[in-house]
Amino acid sequence: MARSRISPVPTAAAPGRPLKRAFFARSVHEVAPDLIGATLLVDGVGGVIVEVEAYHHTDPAAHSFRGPTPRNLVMFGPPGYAYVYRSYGIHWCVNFVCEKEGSASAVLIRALEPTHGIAAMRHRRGLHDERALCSGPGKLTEALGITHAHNGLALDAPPIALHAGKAEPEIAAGRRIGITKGVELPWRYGLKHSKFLSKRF
DNA sequence: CTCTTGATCTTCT
DNA sequence: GAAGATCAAGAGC
Repeated sequence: MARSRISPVPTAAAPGRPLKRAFFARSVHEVAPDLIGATLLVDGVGGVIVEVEAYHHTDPAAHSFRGPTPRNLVMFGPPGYAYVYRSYGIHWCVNFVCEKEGSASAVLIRALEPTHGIAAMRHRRGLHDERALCSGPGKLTEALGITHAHNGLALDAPPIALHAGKAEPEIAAGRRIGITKGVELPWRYGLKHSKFLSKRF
């Protein structure tokens, strides 16, 4: 009942090959767009990644810009791990660490198209509308049950599962959202016509 | 549709 | 003390 119209072409393809940790051992600016269309599951609940942002320690908007702190320590470690931080004292946000140890680069996961465990996500979010379940970095962590307990976990081992998308998605790029430094850098990537973005491109 | 505000953790000044 | 990689609810147009 939430949606009166549904696209005749489902964007949620069946999960492909598992992404190994080596997938993340390259430039964050290559990994970020390549993650669009991949499926992220936590304990079997999740969906297709439709929006991300890239951050690097040379970028004034990045948490790692001013060096390591207790919060951002995972960003300075090896690639292929989850960096989870508290946002505005209320929400959790999840990143995938990239490149190499010490490079302190990561991809912020900003939105998913829900495909697995939608009933569980609706319960956790207290919402019915699928479009609102995972359309923001704080929303999707609540829907998937991601908290500080997931900080530092490997991305290729339970409870986390990542699978490549099937086809080449149509990628859009633009300015990142909610930052005040490095605003001109076009390091937000998304599935161009998805209805599950935090904001349209 | 846009704009404003409160919630309240981590880091920085 | 202030700002921040956010969200939801309420007021106003």
